[in-house]
Amino acid sequence: MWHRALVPEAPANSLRRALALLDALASDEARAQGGWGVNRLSAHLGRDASQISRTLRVLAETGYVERDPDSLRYRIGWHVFALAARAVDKRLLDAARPIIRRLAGADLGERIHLTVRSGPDVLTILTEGPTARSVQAMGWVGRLVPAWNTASGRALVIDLGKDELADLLSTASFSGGGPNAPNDVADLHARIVVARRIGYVTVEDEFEDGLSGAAAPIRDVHGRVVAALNVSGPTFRLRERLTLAGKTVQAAANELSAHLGWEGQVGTEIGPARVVPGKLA
Amino acid sequence: MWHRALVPEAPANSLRRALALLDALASDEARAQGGWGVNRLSAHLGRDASQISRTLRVLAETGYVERDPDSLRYRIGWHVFALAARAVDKRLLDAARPIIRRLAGADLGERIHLTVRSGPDVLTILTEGPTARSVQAMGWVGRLVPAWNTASGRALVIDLGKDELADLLSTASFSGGGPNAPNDVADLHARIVVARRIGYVTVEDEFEDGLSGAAAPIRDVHGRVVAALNVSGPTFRLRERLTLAGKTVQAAANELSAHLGWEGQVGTEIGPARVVPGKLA
DNA sequence: ATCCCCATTGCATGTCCAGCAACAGTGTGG
DNA sequence: CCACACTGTTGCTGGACATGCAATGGGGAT
Repeated sequence: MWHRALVPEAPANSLRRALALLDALASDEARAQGGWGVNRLSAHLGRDASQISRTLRVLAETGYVERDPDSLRYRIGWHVFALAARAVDKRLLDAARPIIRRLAGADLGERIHLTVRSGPDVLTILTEGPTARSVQAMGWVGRLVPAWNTASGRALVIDLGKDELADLLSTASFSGGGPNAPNDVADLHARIVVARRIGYVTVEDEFEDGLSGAAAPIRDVHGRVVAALNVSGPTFRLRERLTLAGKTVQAAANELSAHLGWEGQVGTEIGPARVVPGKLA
Repeated sequence: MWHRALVPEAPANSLRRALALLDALASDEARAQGGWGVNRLSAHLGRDASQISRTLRVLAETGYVERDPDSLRYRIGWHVFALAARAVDKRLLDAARPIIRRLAGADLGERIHLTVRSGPDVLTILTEGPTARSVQAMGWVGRLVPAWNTASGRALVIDLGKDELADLLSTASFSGGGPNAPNDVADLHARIVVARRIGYVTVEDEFEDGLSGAAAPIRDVHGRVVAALNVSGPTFRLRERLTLAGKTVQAAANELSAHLGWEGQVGTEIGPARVVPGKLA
């Protein structure tokens, strides 16, 4: 009947405490100090050091944390990274499907694509139209289009500098697009700079005359662009609401980025507070 | 006094089981099936479904897993991604990216990996191929390969003595590699001694027949090996220039080590190196 | 309608987790 | 040199909580 000097708290749960340990190690403060030792953690979490020590041993054995043999401090282990990295592609598809469906349906009523970059080309990996339910066998998936004259492509290279762009598109010819297509790398880069500032891309008659679209980048934990969300349709139907379309796909893309752990401009803390996956941020 | 129908097993530990749950959800099989349900997991882990259900509830509340409301299946959650982002050393990653790109392109023209060690396994955290295909990269990052029959692995354990090696690989079976793979710890250690002398590792047909590679260790301020730089490609294309490849990755790895503050010399024993005033950025 | 498989919950049982105290190292200052 | 203030680990005991079984409630099939 020892004094419950430390958090009398509600029906706790040992698992929850162990997970809190991981969070503590992931905090900016802990990382800045090269990890935390047992006592520091025990103070932070308000529990006895003995149990922290024992719990950490298990976490270390399983690779969830690692220990610096000299300082005896613990850090988040690479095992966690491996877990996340292997799940990222599958996860993106799972999370994207309902969102794409929603956009293609009520929100925008135009065809929505999820794309990734393959060198200088854009590869569509998931698509949904307003009418065709779950019929994705329209030849859209797997289709390659150029990056330099499409909204998706521009979103996928939105972080690249002029030199990187030139390098990437060295084999591409700036010809064959629609009337508004960029003429060269400098032109393309100028448009990218604009897109970067507003956070999404809009194109009008660039890929093909009469075809317009908007796109926004999806980022992974490191902030790297791994995919893009894109709406595409005839100019006459889309022109008036191209800005709205851009903002809509941007919101959805941000939602997907959050699913991949990107914390972007949102708070840097990792806490239990979730980053609104529900409605547009 | 119920029948222990399910594994009477040794003194288990609820935390260990919960972590095993996460690992199971990250498995290729589980991911391919869009996550696993309670019963599937219970069968896989050999425990009662009730406890799986309860544990998953906690994991779901904390965001470590999340659930598809339709299929009721679980998959890795956003929280893991957030943790993973904080497990990586951003300094190393940022410094490595351009160097890896350079090596993969003009310098060597083969795929380059940045790897770290996670227990007896090697984890790829960054990769770049001669043709920039971000889709392919997704399959490499997060991948685990054994340390004992790969160039990266050998570079990552290059400082370990025979005893430490034996300890580390106690659970590994020296089988299943290519024709040139080491037969036992003594064999492996002998090869490591050679690599330590020349400062880099080369392997030919060890991990897989027809696959060769070279690797070199990256060290932090304290001289500890924290990562490895690795080039990998088909033996027929790499064999003739394996030494060149080794020296190339070694130079790049040393460059990265310098970024991390290492001032030592390959081969020289410990000793407080003089403080260098100018630090290259 | 019945059957089967799924996930969840109530409950009795005892495992094993919690906190305290003692112990073992290591670095610091007297 | 010892005392001291730190680290992190281990022995011990009581009881919180994880465990396995059985029962309940849903969905789909047939």
